[in-house]
Amino acid sequence: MKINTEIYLGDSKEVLKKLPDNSVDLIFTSPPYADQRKSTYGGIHPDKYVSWFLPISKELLRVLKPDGTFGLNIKEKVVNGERSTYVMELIIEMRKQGWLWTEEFIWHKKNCFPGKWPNRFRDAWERLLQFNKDKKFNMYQEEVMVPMGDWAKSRLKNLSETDKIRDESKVGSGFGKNISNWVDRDMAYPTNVLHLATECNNKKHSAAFPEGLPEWFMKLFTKEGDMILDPFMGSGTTNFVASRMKRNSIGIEIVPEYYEMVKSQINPVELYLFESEAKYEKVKLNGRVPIR
Amino acid sequence: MKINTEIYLGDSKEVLKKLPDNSVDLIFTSPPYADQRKSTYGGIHPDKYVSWFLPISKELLRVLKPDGTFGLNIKEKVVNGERSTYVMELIIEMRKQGWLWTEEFIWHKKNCFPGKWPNRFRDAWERLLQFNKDKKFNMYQEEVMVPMGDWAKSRLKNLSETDKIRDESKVGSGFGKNISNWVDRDMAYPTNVLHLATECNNKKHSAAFPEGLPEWFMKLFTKEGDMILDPFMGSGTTNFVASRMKRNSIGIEIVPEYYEMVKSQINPVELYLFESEAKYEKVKLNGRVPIR
DNA sequence: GTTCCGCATGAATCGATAG
DNA sequence: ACTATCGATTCATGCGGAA
Repeated sequence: MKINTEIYLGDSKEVLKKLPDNSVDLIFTSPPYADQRKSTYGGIHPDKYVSWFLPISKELLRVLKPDGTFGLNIKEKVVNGERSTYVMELIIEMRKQGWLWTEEFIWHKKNCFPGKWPNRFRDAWERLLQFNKDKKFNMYQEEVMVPMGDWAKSRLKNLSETDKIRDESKVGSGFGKNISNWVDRDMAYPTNVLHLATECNNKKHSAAFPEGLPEWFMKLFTKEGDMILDPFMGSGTTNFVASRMKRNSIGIEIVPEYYEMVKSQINPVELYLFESEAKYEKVKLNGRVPIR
Repeated sequence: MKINTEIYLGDSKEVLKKLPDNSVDLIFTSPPYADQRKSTYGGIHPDKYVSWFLPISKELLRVLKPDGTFGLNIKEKVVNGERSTYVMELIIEMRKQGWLWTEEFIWHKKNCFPGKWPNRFRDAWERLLQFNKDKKFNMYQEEVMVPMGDWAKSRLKNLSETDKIRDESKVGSGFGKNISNWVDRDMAYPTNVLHLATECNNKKHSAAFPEGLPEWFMKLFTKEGDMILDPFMGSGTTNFVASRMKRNSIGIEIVPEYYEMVKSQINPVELYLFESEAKYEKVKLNGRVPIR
């Protein structure tokens, strides 16, 4: 299996025009958040955020396949003691463009930034907006099932006997059905609230989101060999995760420093041999973690 | 201490006009959700939700004290496979009325309704929108502090070094602070994500929210003897909790059956004797729980 | 090789100070 | 008056060194 990772330096609004219609299975990104400070990288003023984003989302609508999904990680800032409304406005305007606002997942940041203020608590969540082109879209729910809670533990105690029997039958039949039954016993479908800690270990490049975030969306909305796009690549988290999970991906970044950094670390073409998949994947992962 | 609980039968839009300006410390409510089926109780069509709500929120703005808070529990329904945008539109329109949208808390429903759909997961969260009249409002953060995590344990052992340094720096500025800092060691301020299970004990009347929800807001935004308003009383949860916590309250309900039910259970005037407060409160609570 | 503990750090926010 | 910068505040997490 050949996996391509293609990255571009430039403004998404322009670069996206090069991509063909209906060619992407999943768009996952975290755009630069609105910022009052104009000098900062990516600092778009809250008042101009929607008009800045709409031309890009229009192109994204074009390149996304009809059964694809657009996952948008975003959270409004506090301005003058009030939450800004640009995310609300963005949702409303994107619907006018033709997007369907299917769902809003919540990313609960277990280790949010500390602080104390007289009139507000710490902000421990961000939005994960799911947009679609069509009511029918690909969704592989089984891929993101989670282990059951305490219920599973009490079950596991009594399993020792049953366990072996099922194991034998699994081996005996050699078919997947038993396995899936097995899995279903201990696994449950998740809700629309994701509990993930932000990554705070990496000194060199602080990713906007932990790898678990794009990983969860990729599992849920794509399969191996699919095409994933991140129009605001940043430190390349989406693309690295895509490569690791055997998905083709495209990344676009406007800041040369970020672009060069990702370019020096990414492998444009990865060959995954069918027989040594697991091993190869592990080696790649181990080799890459310390770099970032 | 005398605590009054006043309930009205009628349409909030009209009944609210009887209340004086700047007389309420906290408004907490969960309005009837939008519903396509018009026959349902409180079923307001999604398209008309905002225009239905705005005249009411205008009155709420009038009756709220300048340093008061409006807490709104709401969540948009799925219509035709898409999340409706009436909550977004409502926030934008309420700001035009003069409301400040201070914060959006998330109520994470730990035990959300079970179910499985091909294109979406279970909905495990609701919005808790905080609106204010003024940037300055009453907030009693200490009242809702929560025990610290494991971190506190390891910290208590090594208090010697860092804490002495911090102490010295603070001794210079003031006295009372030191004590409160020491006491607070075990407690931390919460975040804007609330983890509460929905109540599933009461079969007779399913409240829209668990008692913990209004309780948390009352602790945070009011003190004993304050005035609390719920313009969509429903089964009266807000008012019962207010009474138990020694807050005056007003409830408005348009459905006679609900009104009568609450009327039969609530005590319009409760006398809390200063010296036997705790005991008296406990008795009242015990007597009421089984009824609802 | 485990387990334990110390430590840096993270899409933050407010209020005061400075231009 | 209005905007930009800075310091103070504060806690869950996971890594790395130590026992």
